[in-house]
Amino acid sequence: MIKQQQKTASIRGFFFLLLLLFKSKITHLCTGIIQTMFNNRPELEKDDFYSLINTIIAKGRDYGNTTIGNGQKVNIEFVSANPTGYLHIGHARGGAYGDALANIMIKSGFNVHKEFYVNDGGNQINKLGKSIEARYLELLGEENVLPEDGYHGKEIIQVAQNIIDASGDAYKEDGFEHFKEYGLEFLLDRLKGHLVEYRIEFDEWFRERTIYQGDLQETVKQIKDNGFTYESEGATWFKTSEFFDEKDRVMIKSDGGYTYIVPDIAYHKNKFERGYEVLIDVLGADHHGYMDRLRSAMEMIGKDSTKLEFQILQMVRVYQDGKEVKMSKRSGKAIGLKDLIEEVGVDPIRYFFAARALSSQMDLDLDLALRKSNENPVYYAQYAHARICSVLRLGKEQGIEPTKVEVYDYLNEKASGLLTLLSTYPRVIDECATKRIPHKLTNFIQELSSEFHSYYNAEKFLTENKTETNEKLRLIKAIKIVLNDALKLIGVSAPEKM
RNA sequence: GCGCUCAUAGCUCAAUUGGAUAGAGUGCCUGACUACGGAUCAGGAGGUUAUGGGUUCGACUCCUAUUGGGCGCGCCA
Repeated sequence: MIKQQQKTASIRGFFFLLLLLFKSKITHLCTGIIQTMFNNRPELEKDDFYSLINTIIAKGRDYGNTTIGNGQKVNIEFVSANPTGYLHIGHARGGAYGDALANIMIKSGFNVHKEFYVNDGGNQINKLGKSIEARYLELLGEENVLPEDGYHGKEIIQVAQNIIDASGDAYKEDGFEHFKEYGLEFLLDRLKGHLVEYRIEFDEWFRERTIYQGDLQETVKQIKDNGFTYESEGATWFKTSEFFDEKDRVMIKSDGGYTYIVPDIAYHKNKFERGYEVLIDVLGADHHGYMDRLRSAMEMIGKDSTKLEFQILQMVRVYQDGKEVKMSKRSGKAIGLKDLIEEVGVDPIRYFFAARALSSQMDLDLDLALRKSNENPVYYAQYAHARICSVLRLGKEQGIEPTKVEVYDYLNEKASGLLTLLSTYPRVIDECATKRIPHKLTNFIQELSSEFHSYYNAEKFLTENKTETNEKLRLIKAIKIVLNDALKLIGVSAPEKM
């Protein structure tokens, strides 16, 4: 059956290659042939898949590791939420993407550094201080109004309460600096904690403030010295339109302060100077206008802007009770990552976001997500893993420990389908890494789980025939290894029991 | 108004340099061995890929116009 399909397929493939030939695209011919072959997942030679099982079991989680990244130094910056409130669902998406991508790229041989940029220097920290101050005075019974552009989240009230618990009304008169610093550190600490719970750990928390010692002035000087600035309307502008931008931007405001982009330029300059060959920024769609500016600025300071890569994530729209829930931190109505984890669990959330291309705009019905969380395909994959564990466990109880085999006699067509799928794993990993599309891996997970479940239902594993049992257990052990690895890469657990 | 971006089965989404009959899940319908875990399996129905043109041997994919969402648009970050 499989062979039959392949045969007709390759005949069609042949015609289409002939057509290419007529167009004299000889170069494409070879890749065409190769692609056609790979895409069809040709049956492995018997000898190959015997050794594949043994290879996978011998290598364990190292199976699928490749060297395509060639040790290239990559910096992935993601989440980078302002420490002015807790993380919301949009950060959950960026986080799931960035972390999965990083893990996959590491597996493909890239030298990856995961970084979180902490905006602790800008005006929003002042707003944070003011917001805390307002809540603080409010809690002390003073007449006070929270600024309209302040942060309205519940967590701000908690920060204020903490300060009162610790030192009463000691900061009633002059507490702004304390509110700022305490709030920043408190929120940052919580934010780290929530991310750890979400199974994301960064290699570096880069503080914006460290830029202020040197890099910032140097960046400004460099742009000026290179002749990319001019004065107008009392402000200093820089000529981003000479590169990729549609118009020039203000660099130094008429009040003498830098605009928000200046520290960012300095930060990226810093990243370049730390020797990264690829800089990946995972940004929300609301920052897409940013790319051209930043790339232009990189050119002005002599950096290769093509090394700066942006992955833009489309917004997640959240609906609850049939109404859209806005995710602004200012409004304080955001659906918190923390709440989401508590209600739904980390696995479904990580899988859900990892499974979707970054470019897809998605509507998330929260009621549905909470109520019907069992519909998440993550359970399907986890169940496959748990089932394998269960069979292996039962086998062990019966004293059966799979041992290495050179020649397999009891593996049928379904088994060979599974093995060909397993053999594609390294290529899937490479594709995910080089195209920055971790969601491709969830497709693989789904396919592997599906083929396993089908095989499971059709076969008996613990049989009277010891040789047969042994071979089948070897096979599912190999599946387990790959399934486990793939799930771990996207931050999802692979439970032994469910 | 200008720019960017998105639109695929009832719903949520795949199809990633333009390639084979557009695939999964969910929902709906019909079935499955007392089952090594039924959170599973086997099968069925469900599509003018938003719409109209164009390029190509070939278009979900590229170009163009239109419609409808989202986001952004010089001294906020």
